[in-house]
Amino acid sequence: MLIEIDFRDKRPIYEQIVGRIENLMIQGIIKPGDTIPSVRSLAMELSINPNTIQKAYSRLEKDGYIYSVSGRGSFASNISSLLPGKKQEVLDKLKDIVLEASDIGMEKDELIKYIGEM
Amino acid sequence: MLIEIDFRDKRPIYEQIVGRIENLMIQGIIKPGDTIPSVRSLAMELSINPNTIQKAYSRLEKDGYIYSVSGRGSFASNISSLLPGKKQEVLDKLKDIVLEASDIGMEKDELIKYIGEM
Amino acid sequence: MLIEIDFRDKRPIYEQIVGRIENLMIQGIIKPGDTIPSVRSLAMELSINPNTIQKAYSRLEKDGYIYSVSGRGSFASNISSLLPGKKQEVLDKLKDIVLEASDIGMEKDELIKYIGEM
Amino acid sequence: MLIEIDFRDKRPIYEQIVGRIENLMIQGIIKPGDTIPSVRSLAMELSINPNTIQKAYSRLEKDGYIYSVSGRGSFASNISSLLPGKKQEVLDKLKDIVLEASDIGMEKDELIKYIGEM
DNA sequence: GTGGTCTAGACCACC
DNA sequence: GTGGTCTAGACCACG
Repeated sequence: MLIEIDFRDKRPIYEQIVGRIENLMIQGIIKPGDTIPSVRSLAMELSINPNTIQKAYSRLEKDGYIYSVSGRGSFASNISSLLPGKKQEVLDKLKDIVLEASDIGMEKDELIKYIGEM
Repeated sequence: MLIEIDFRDKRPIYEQIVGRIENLMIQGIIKPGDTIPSVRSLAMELSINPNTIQKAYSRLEKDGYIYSVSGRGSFASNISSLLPGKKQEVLDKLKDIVLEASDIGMEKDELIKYIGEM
Repeated sequence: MLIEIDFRDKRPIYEQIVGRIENLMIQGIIKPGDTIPSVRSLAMELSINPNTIQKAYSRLEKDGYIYSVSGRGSFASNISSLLPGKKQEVLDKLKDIVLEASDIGMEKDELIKYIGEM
Repeated sequence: MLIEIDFRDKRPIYEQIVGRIENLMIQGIIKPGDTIPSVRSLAMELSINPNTIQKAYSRLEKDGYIYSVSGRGSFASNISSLLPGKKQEVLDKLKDIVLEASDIGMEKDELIKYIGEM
């Protein structure tokens, strides 16, 4: 099972699915053109209401990760053009962390050292 | 106004207040022993339901940031003992970011460089 | 009633609502900061299921037209930054029309004349 | 391949085929009297359900673009009488665009200039 | 079979 | 009261 739900996770189910599929695509496990599980089949597999899957897929389509064709299924898009935006998002989050660290008296060096040792 | 609410922020209001007061204490703007605004006065000032302020204060008290003396008000605790935990929290978040960055093909070096140039 | 549904319209209801509110904001009838009708009240007014309204609002929020705050309501955002994108969309559609016209032997001049006489 | 299907296109497949054949006829690539590929052969060529092709051809026949002779196949009609209607359709769409542009503050001049520079 | 829309009804956290 | 999520069940067009 490539996609799993963690019911203890505070994030809504549909968001977990969105994140999981985004990750699978970013990591190249799902490749452009690959078919994504059908709404109903994934709903069955995860024991979840089809509407919830539909919501996730709808979000993924709007964000450009997949494209859905009525009567045929859902397919992975080429996401190479989305990566720069993703990178910027990560850098923005990193910036927030550094500022937060600074508030509690942690120097940049300490953070850099921590990253280096991971 | 030391404390402000951003209604666009997706975090609940009480959580924004908790975070803001924690920050003010961490930065030393509010010092141990200082009085914290009363529930009612802060509620008035921010045009917010007193229940919301009460919820924030309860959380702050539970987490050890403030202590309340019934009939007297709320006061800032000495938070020096809480800092190590905070530091660990920040490092954990940092770890998440690094992993997320790795997923989209960003190397540690790129992140370290970004921090250094901030 | 600023918002109305045309059940003969082929577009789904939620899309009609999205388009209508976008228009009201673009025309300045709804101004930045204005409150948008609550999900439930609009659902009642239009005799439509709240989920459908929710879907419309969710789309509007994702597109940057409104922001919603749980427990408070939905509010109009400042959309000035969205207009350039909208303009480009219109020009793209216009381009398609011109090409289509060209296919059936209509010259640009004919189209320009038509616009001028509107 | 004169006829191709874009599965990313939100229009149903049969509608894409209708549009494509109409275009080929309007552009004179398919001339009055020319034979149209048989339902089965086109279905094979496009790897598509014959029912879908049949639906497209029915539509084309209804609209007067082609005529079918049972046992012989389908043939292109003379469409000169359909062109005025097509022109009006294009003008109607153009009108919609101009109105939409007006909503977001674009003047006719801007549109006319854009067309002129295409 | 597929995706997409809609309804009805429920529950939650927040205010 | 508010927005947000989820379920259950239905209907539709398309293939």
